[in-house]
Amino acid sequence: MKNLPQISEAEYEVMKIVWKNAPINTNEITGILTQTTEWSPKTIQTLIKRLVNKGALSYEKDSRVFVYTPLVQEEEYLEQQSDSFLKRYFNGNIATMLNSYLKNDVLSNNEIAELRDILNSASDGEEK
Amino acid sequence: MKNLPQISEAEYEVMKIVWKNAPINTNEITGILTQTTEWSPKTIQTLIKRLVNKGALSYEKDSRVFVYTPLVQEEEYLEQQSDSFLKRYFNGNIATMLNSYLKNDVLSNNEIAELRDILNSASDGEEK
DNA sequence: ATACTATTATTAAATATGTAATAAATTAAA
DNA sequence: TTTAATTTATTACATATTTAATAATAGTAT
Repeated sequence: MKNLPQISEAEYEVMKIVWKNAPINTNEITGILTQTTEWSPKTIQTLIKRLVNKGALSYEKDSRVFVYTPLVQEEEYLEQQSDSFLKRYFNGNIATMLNSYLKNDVLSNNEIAELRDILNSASDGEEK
Repeated sequence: MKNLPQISEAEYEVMKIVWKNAPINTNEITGILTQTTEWSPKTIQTLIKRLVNKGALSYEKDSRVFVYTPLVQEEEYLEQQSDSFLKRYFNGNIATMLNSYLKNDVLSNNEIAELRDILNSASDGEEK
């Protein structure tokens, strides 16, 4: 597995915008994020720049404007985060994790049923 | 829900030791962690101190030695972390999260079966 | 009672993060 | 072509984290 750059919480918000809208330029990113956050455009530009430095984003110039594309894919980033979360907090044991969510009572009956369905169609081999 | 102190990754390693062994003193904590990590005792003592400052640990003196007890409970900390992980990365949707784990192919057939069992006994009401 | 030493407290310095402000540069307009 | 405006680059500063080193203190042994 690749070594993904470390992406901070604020930077992750930027990544989400780029993943969803790439190719996307600075103005478009700041346009979206100034509406969903309290960040100033300057702050957002700093975050974008850091992501470029970290190798999470690449850009090409469209005249004066930079247009960004992700270098880190959302899927692989999510996978890495999920993996490390599971390891860190549940020793890598998914059953322990699920039990914890159940115990915390954050899951509605609907959600539980939904999980059942998912697992039932996640054919683990032959038997149905 | 209470407002838990922010516990860093390194600090969390200390918390795990205390959760498992409390009441436990500085020497015992450093004894364990110098074996499982590369940290110097000084570093570990710094981490312990920060956890006290943050209100994650309390201590009482046994002559010259400090004996620690957690002020933050493991369960509530885990719950908080699980909650925020689910929100941040899967929009709070547990089915999305499970699908992601399945897609990543990190789950063995055994684990999948285990999850089924858990959900089946997690009676979500009346029907069995 | 005093010195030693084990333990705790304070200080340190580098990197990361949050949150910008100011400076530089380049393109578009006059 | 010079200027103005837009966009990017550099600098800033506070807090958090990692990873200790050094200083102070208080029990313990002599």
